[in-house]
Amino acid sequence: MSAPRLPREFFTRPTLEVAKDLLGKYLVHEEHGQRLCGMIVETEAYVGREDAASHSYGGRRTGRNEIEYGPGGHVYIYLVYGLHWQLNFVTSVANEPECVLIRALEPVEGVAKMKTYRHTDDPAKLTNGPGKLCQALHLNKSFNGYDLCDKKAKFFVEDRGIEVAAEAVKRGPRIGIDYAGPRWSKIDWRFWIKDNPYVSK
DNA sequence: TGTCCGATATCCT
DNA sequence: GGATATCGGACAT
Repeated sequence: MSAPRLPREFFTRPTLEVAKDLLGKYLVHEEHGQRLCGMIVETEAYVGREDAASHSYGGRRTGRNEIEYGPGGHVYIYLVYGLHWQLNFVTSVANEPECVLIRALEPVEGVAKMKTYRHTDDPAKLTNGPGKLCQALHLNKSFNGYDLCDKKAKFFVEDRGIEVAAEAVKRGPRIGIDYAGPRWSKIDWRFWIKDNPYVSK
């Protein structure tokens, strides 16, 4: 029943590789003994200093993004538009402030609970967006800085040995970052599983 | 202390 | 397809 958890070394690799390899892994939040779990089907890479769409562009370092400068395998979560949480995994190697945004999941365990958190019965709308999946797995600011690789972690990523075939991995431009200018809003740093119905639209 | 605005979701027409 | 909700971070004053 207990699949191996992703170790620190998984996260402390080049961010684009981590973003791609997270596809097909299982995100688990054990809450009061109940497992809320979904398979990762869509991610985006935010490559720190050089990336105008990143919070740490140009080495910007503030109270909010301080976590990005810490070790890999930790959670960076913050609020946008006053109401939506964005879940990221820090990949920082050698103090480079980089991370991967989790954009969509396929619900796997604890679906009934997710429905109550999301206030909907439609499984297709449960976790197909960055704000939605945080609401479904009951994630918020209290998880900022959380260590996914701690042995006792209640929130972590499982590897169930599923290999996503290379031809099933699609990539394209990231979403909602036109403000960063064409160079960064057009670069193909978003990854998703081809034809998966839970990828965001 | 004040102003500006966003790595979105939802409701409305 | 378009408007807008809603709030805290960032940065200027």
